[in-house]
Amino acid sequence: MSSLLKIDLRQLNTFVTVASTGSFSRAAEKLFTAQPALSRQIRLMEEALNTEVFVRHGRGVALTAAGELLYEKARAILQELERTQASVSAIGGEVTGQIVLGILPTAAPEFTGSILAELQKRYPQVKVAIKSAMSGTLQQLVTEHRVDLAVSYNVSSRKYLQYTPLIGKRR
Amino acid sequence: MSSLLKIDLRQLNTFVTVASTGSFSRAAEKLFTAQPALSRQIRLMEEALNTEVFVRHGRGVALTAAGELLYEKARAILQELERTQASVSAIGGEVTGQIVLGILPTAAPEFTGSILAELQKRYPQVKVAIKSAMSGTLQQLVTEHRVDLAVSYNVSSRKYLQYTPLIGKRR
DNA sequence: TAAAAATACTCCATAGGTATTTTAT
DNA sequence: ATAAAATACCTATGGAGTATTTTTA
Repeated sequence: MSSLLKIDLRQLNTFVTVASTGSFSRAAEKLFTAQPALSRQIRLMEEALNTEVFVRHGRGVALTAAGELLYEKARAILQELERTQASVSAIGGEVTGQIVLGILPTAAPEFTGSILAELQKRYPQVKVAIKSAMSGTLQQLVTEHRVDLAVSYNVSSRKYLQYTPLIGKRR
Repeated sequence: MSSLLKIDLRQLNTFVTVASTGSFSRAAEKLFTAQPALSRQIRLMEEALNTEVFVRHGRGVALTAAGELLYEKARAILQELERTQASVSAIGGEVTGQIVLGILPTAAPEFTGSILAELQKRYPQVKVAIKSAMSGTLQQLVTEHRVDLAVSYNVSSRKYLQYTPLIGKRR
């Protein structure tokens, strides 16, 4: 995908505002900016598109045929982008994803019971899979990224793994 | 329409390229730019959205859940925008619109004949309406913008009209 | 003649580039 | 140990603002 983007979103937004107000000056007020800035933006956009989108007529502006088309499309694109931003931010605010948790067979009942239920209640977007195995195997699985984290005995303290003591002396 | 645009198109385009290549470095090559520039763009976008879109893992990057969503939407938006640009430029290249032409009843046959036909052949997008009236009336209609231009006798040389002699002495 | 847009010009913010450090496998 | 991303710093482009001129109804 080559970037043949001739216009940017500020230009597009400015264009829509000028078109809907019918005037650079009124659009400038709405956008809390100076009128020459908008003139410049639209001129640059018109040069980029090699197309005039407004007819200037001294008491404001009117859309050309090309401008009419751009107006319809631009509004839809801006709206879609705003919706997308909102959706993405919404997901980002939540905790989501899949976790594969390794645990010892002897510890399994604790997790499959209330702990996992509480986690699911708090973070419904998180999917947790349980892998039950012995300590050495679990640490190997974590190393291979087949398991995300494991609760195990500190068997061999592998070099590239990170350990957090849960019982016994805390650091 | 308030401008709640948190991201710009360069960021969006960079994001799509990084996501599709799975790497800032490879994306930098594709986009003919330096890798730190892309890191910066994506960081700014993530801050604007308050959402991480990539998980950095030292041998490239992977999309987060939010990133996956953004990727789908961003591609559609960029594609739509490119199509729009093309359409608008296409219209801009042509001569289009409606013209209301005022002419004298005595001159009408000339225009309704071959001249108008030739015009329509050359600029099929232009719609021409004919208003037939006497010189004084025509000039009044032009003043009121009910007619775009008129061929008439130079009756009164109204102040705010522009005249171009067609016969007699040229300026 | 009275608005609205365009132009000229200056200043500053920000984006990009180079060099380097940090991170993760 | 190596490849990739992040950071630091500098420079330069370009966008915004003020003042002014030009346009047009």
